[in-house]
Amino acid sequence: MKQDLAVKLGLETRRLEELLAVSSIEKYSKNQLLLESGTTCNRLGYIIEGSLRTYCINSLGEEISFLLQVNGDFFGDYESYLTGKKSNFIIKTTLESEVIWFGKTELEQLMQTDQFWFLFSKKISDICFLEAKRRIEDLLFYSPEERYLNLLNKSPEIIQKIPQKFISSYLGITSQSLSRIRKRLTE
Amino acid sequence: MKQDLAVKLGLETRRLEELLAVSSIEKYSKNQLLLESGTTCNRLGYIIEGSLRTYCINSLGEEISFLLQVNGDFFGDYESYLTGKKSNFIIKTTLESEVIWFGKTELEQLMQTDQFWFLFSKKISDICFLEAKRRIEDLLFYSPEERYLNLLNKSPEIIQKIPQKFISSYLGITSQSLSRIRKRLTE
DNA sequence: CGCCAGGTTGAAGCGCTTCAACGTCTGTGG
DNA sequence: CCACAGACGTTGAAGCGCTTCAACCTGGCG
Repeated sequence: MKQDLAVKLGLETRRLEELLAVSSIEKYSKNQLLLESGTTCNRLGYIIEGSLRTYCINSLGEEISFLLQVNGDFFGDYESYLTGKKSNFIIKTTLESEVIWFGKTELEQLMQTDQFWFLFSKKISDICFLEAKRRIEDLLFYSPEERYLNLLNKSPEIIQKIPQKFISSYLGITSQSLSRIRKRLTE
Repeated sequence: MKQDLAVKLGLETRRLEELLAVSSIEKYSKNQLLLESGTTCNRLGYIIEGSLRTYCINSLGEEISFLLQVNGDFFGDYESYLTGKKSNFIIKTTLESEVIWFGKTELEQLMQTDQFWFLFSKKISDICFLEAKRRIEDLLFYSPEERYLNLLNKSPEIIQKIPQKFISSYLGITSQSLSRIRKRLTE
């Protein structure tokens, strides 16, 4: 699991140890709150095991999934983290989960010690951008049905671990529509 | 115009001069090609005056606008720039335009000289991420009609400078639908 | 003048939404 | 241990908005 993280971030063993020395590992049960709306997100997380959703509440009081994440994914409201502004998002586990937390203060101290960690923090920004870009392309270029197939193809794990009602709003449709799309595809 | 750029990027006069010393300013006429599909994007641009669109061709041969930009915006296929991979996008002016180009080689040389330019390049990544995030929120949370109103509100300049047929695919709809939405809104 | 690209309008169709009812499963208390 | 409540998903029916295809208008330009 540490190895996964090292590969993902391109870290040598020494660097990984350095990072983990200022990080903390936590376990959570199902449906626990990891980020509360209205607070500033001052840490980033990495999912060792489990799954979670990042969502917000729209003007009609509906929960809209912004991100769905599983093993090996990074999470957090990166906008709030960067700008220091209060987050509009809520992050909750959808299964029992174990995560590593990287505090902003600690990461910034690391950056002071070695330029390596500067490059590292830029790499995180770049990854966030590239993921956001994929999401735009998905929403802009594909129909709801195609988006569901794309998700199934990219991450069957998400379909496994996260209830359908959270997946539907991630795809930008209602849960009834997703139910019908699934039915249509199996016929 | 230099002042706009300095403010946008948070640069002091000295830093701005340093940057401009390794940049180039170019003028383009309407409908000129700034980035060709299948090539690597090895520079980033800033629009002094004019407008342009970043688009790609889908499997049906249709042009889909990914970005529409005007005065004071940055452009380029940032994914291709970061990864060095060939771009799937095409960038063309929609009006006579004047832009500043920042070459990747030159920016990387600047970064070698001073840590300031490291921070600067991370800031660009962060800006790209934040813009991408807004776009996702727009596509995910709003209807086509609301997205048009959001665009009208955020950037009437885009509506002025860019033909409707390019705006419609940016909003994720057909040009006929956009025509009807506009009609509906004036009634 | 006449052509052509860009935009508008009409009619039909399709897919997603909405509202409502009904299964199905799970966990909990009597 | 069973009965029931509540959450989740499915299905039906009606409606609405966007798409598609086609015709037509308009303004700019050779």
